[in-house]
Amino acid sequence: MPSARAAAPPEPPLGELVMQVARGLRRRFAATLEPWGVTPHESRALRVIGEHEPTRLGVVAQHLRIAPRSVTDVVDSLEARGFVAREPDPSDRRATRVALTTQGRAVLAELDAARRADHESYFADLSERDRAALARILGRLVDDR
Amino acid sequence: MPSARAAAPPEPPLGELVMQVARGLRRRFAATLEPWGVTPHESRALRVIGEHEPTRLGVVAQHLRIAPRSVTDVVDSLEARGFVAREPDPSDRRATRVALTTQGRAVLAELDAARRADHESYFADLSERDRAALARILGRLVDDR
DNA sequence: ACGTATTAGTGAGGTTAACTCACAATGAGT
DNA sequence: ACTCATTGTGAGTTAACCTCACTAATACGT
Repeated sequence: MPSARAAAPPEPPLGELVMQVARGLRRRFAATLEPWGVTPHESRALRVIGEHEPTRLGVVAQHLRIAPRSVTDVVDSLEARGFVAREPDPSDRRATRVALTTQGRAVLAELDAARRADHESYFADLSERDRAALARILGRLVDDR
Repeated sequence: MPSARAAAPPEPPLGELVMQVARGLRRRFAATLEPWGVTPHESRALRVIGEHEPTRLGVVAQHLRIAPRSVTDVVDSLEARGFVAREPDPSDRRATRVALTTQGRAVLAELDAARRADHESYFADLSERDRAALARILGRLVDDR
């Protein structure tokens, strides 16, 4: 970088921006979920399970992009609350499947609604077009890695 | 949009996307920084300090959007590595200022370069226009809250 | 000038969401 | 039949936050 850097063009680091927004989201998201006694992490897991149930823990790990061991923990707490249930995988006795309970299904629906409203307000200042652009761009990033 | 929702375009939840990207970033970022023995958190703090030095811990907290107490920790570890130094604030004997050391300045420059390269590759699939749009949109979100 | 409230930073201790490593039970391939 | 891989979990660790309580210092009202 020989010269041309003097004026220090803002060059806002994309990654930092993402992290900052993520932190803001995490915070208000947690607040929104509080009435249900569910953390954002748990809500994410619940949603993944809802989309794939009944499914193996390992599959949940892949979708959440976390280590298999970490799924054990989050499923533990969801099961303790009665939102999901473990059951042996009939086709492989090593494996365990998780599925939503009736209560879990109900909670998931409520959380979905709450989340939608929450995002609505968080991203409210953005134009419809910006929101679409954001979804499209981030979606591409997520798909790839 | 009164109707037109029937076909249920997945409507990928923006917040979740942000979180997912953030997690991906955190991971590869940590890997990139490993050679320096610096965590992403520390690198962020180092950068904030670099931008405002010499500055009070409380100010750093505001910029990092974390609790003042948490700044103590991260400054502790940066100071232990010799990247920053605490000094009494001459205008208020309650306060402490932090500033980069020579070594800290050097490391910060290296990290900046590494980060830039890392983002370059993470966001490489995006067009120049998409990157600009992403920066603009996220920037608006960050400014507001 | 004096007493009270406020502010800056930190010690102590807790929480969350991740991680690795080791292991038992099971399944799959030769 | 033996070896090797895979599934989930116990045990223990880490990073990055948090709150609460405290000290030292400043600012403010009378």
